[in-house]
Amino acid sequence: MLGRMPDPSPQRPYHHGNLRSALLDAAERGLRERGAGQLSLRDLAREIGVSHAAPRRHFADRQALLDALAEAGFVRLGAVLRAALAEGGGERPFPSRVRDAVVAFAHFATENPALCELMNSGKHRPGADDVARAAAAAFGQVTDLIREGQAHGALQEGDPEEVGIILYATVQGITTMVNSRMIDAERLDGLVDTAVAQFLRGARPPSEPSGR
Amino acid sequence: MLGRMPDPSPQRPYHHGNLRSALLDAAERGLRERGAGQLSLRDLAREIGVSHAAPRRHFADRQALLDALAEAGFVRLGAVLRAALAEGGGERPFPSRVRDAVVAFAHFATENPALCELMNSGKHRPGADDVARAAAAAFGQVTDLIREGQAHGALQEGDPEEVGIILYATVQGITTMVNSRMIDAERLDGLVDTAVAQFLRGARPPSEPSGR
DNA sequence: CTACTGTGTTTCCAGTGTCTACATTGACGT
DNA sequence: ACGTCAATGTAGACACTGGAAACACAGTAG
Repeated sequence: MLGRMPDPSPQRPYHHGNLRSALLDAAERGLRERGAGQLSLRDLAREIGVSHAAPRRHFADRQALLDALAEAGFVRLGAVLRAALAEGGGERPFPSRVRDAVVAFAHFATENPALCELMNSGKHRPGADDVARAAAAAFGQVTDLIREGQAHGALQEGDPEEVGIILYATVQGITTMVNSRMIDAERLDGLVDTAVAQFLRGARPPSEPSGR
Repeated sequence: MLGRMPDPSPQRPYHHGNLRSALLDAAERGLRERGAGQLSLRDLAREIGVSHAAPRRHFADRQALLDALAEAGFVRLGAVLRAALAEGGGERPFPSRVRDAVVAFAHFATENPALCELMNSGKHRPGADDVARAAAAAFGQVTDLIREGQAHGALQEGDPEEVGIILYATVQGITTMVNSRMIDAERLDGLVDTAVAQFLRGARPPSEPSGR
């Protein structure tokens, strides 16, 4: 039972080298495996093999760590959206592009429930503009998509940000309900499909010569 | 204002009488004022004037208390929706009824951010069917509304629960974004309006003689 | 060589959730 | 009237947490 010791070999350098990212990595794993509530700074320190006060040099606060996780989550979400939208070149029909982005978002959210809960949490610490910035960056993808749809005549005119918020919020809401087990996970794909369909029908220009 | 004291007179009966609801009340206040994270069983016990282990008789767990709060939240939400839908008799036009319900929901959510975060939290403790039941009851109001719309020909046919989920999720998502300060609170009403408008346009029967 | 700065360590403290043993009730059957 | 019993509240202990302060160890610039 000596395996718990803090690395009996004195080989470990006094300075870890990049504790900060090691902390973020470990925290992200712990977040996925046990949820944000069970995330303890001391646990992370133990797992990495540093003293319990070491993390404090990199995160002033437990909340600061959580905020950093949320920020990283938004960055990843932004990348996921970008990838989904880039795929297949820029020349797929608009509805397909919307669908791709939404499906990618929905899967990201249901595969990282605790992370999303963190991202949507109301209580980031006061000066957390990093989180806000990262969120805005990810969100910009949606706004751009809407703008594109409007430019191509696939959507009505209107504040593209407002329309984007509604689309984003719908997916966010559906995945939240799935993640909170309020609705069954198997319904996700069906729900997303009809949500996209309704969105497109509700947001397209009125009574164009409908035959297409 | 002598009610705040821990009752120095030894008159306080050994048994509080209804500690459980006193705890829920205090917890709800604390939730609103300081968020779920800062909610401590010992604090509540102190505030009420009982020993620190007393709450354990009524809530096995801290999480059990939080679950009970979430459950109560869903009950209140259900009442809010019911009231919004009952108002003005059953004979207002369908779009107005939808709008009323949605606005009521949105306001409830933005006025009780911490509560809603709890309600949408993924991690209720394993055997928390009470929460699920309360949520289903509140949610039933929405499903009923959709069903009504379909019966009156104001909405397409289709699984009313699925359509209801989408509507509910949209509002839930918007308010979450407002509560997390991702978007400004002032945009709420505008967003809700266009969300409802888009929902109705996207979900109504196709190409009825449109002139109305 | 020295001072300084960035990181990690140790030691301490208050506070928390949870557990266990015990005390105080009121209700109920006899 | 009385003993029993379940419900409820109390007291104390434990392990753990986040946070603060003082200190130790390097690399680096002067």
